[in-house]
Amino acid sequence: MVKTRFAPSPTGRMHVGNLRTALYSYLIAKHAGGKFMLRIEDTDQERQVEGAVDIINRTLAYAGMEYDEGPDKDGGVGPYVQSERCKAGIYMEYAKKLIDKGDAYYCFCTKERLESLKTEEGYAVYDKHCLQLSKEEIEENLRKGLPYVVRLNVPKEGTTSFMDEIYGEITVDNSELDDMILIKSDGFPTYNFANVIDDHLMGITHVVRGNEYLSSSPKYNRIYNAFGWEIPVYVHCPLITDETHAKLSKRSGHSSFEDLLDQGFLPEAIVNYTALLGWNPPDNEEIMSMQELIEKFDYTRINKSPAVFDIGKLRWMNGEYIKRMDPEAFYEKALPYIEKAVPSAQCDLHILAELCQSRIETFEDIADLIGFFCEVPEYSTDLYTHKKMKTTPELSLEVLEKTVPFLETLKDYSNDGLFEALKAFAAENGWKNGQIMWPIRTALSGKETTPGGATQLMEILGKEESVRRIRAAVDKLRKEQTAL
RNA sequence: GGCCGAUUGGUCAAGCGGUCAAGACGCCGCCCUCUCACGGCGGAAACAACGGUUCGAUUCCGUUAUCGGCUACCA
Repeated sequence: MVKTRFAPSPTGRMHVGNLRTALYSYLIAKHAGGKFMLRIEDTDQERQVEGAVDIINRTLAYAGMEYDEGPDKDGGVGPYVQSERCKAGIYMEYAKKLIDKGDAYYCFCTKERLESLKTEEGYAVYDKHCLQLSKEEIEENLRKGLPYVVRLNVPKEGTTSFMDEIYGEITVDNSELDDMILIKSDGFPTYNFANVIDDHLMGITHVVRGNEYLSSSPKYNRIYNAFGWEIPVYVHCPLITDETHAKLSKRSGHSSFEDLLDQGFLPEAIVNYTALLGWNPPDNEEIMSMQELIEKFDYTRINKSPAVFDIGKLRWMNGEYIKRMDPEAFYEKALPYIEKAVPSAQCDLHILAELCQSRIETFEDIADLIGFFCEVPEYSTDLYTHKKMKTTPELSLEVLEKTVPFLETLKDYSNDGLFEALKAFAAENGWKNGQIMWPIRTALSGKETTPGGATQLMEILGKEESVRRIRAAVDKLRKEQTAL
């Protein structure tokens, strides 16, 4: 039975790199019909952030990754929070086993001594000083209550290898491996140690993590081997960077799941997009639901090279998800944005929603799209110039002046009715369609582009408001042209 | 500095010794059209460099370059 885990440190919002690691972990488990687990790695007491565990839970829930076991869902191998496991003495117990076997040892070295071991460049490999201590000396030190750490005893000779599913076999000289610390002087285990112990105790079969752990992985095998435990399958994921190829930072704004949500992205689109950062299915399909991702996900197809997080493509994908939404669902979701964009709109907001659905990429685009329904923005009369429509501010003024009375007497203000009427009116006066439609649309909106055409806008705005706006445009044009 | 890894268009990415080197985003053009958007069609755009191996290298092996990671009592 495949079992994976997501093991974040509760240090703040979850950026997309973490999200993707969680996702791949989840997909590997679900693809194989296995279990997905959440474990909180809070062994660094200083980096804790209040509420971070809630963020993790919320993010996983929104993203659609429900865990089978975790802090709120006991599966029999808990607790699932490392600080709690530490209090239960789990890590020390296993550290002692290693000490008894000679694979680990107490180290009482002071910070100062460690410091003195460093080269000019600041690099150091521990010199195994405390390995020489006799049993009596150790007992004595412990009795005196001297602070200590527990270190892994790595031989100086030979090599250590490990196998990663993505990167292949990686071998390192043991001389490169430091005697890493297993238990810190505050009694907490290091990430390295707690991770191995817990993954084993909790029955994790596939270890999925970021590739920043790649070069420290050989050390892990030494721990597994010392215990005689079966080594899990390793799946290291490539890095995700920002557009400057720098590591995604928590501050860059667009990088955390919740920031993205705030910016009007749909969770499904975010998940879909991040899945594609470092992996793609053989059928070349890009839009995939969680269910499809589960079916298609094959971790052997994960890429080795780092990927740039392209917000532009995410926007496109979000637009695709929006277009595919059920109109009523879209309306519900868009309503708050629409109300904010046009607080005093008299028309049916369903119509505005309909206008938006095929034209936005994120919900934040709504404001800019339909804001003019509330009030015509300041605009330059240059907008009345359009080469293809064969119109100019001068002609527009003439057309609009003549059209106002016609519009005032017109009864039928439906889109179709208006279109037919205006078309006929234009023909009567020897104008092309564009020469009447373009000025009207501009007068109505003050914008170069609008959702919907001139007559559709009039239908929505209604007779009174439409005429009022066109009159205002006539005044504006007249004023400017007489000033010249 | 040492060690480990990565390197196909601007970006994501297929490819796994023989291809005119897929596809997607973005960009440009055309069509549709009362402006956009949607939709349709088309275009520009890439194998980091140099050496090998081979009848033949984007693909295999070296070297260099660039980028990244580790080298913490952080994860």
